[in-house]
Amino acid sequence: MATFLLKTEPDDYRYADLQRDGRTVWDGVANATACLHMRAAKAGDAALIYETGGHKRVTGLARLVSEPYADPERPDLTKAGEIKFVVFDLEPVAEATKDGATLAAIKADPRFGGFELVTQSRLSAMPVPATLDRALRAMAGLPSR
DNA sequence: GCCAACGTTGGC
DNA sequence: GCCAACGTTGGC
Repeated sequence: MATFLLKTEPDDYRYADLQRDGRTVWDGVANATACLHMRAAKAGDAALIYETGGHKRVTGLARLVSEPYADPERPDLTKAGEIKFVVFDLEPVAEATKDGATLAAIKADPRFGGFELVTQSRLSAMPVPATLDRALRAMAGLPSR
């Protein structure tokens, strides 16, 4: 069971919106590397929701309730004929009970030195190694599973 | 295939 | 609001 970190702009869609909706299609990711990461996800995987802008922290935990699939709104193919834009469906699991998983705290913690959130600017979807997953959940006050 | 120009993201 | 970091586009 893998965990991914998904960025969202709070003006666009927040964890609170996911709680309100109960389920959503996680779309809008256009970056090739981010889409590649998303394609590696599987139904049942966990997703840490990270809000950019004025928040810059993990605000909640969600779960994939579908496999990745082609975005019906953007049925583009790559030159190799593969699906270019991938989406999946999410359901909320738990809201963060602590605001400790901030970007500042992540940057200050040497355990996250190689984490793509820090090393790869603008990447909006990335896998979270198990050790970092545990650390982030502890910092955000999220259930460990 | 190279690379300059341009657009976007997202922290500050 | 600024701009660094990056991806994409298009002329050649």
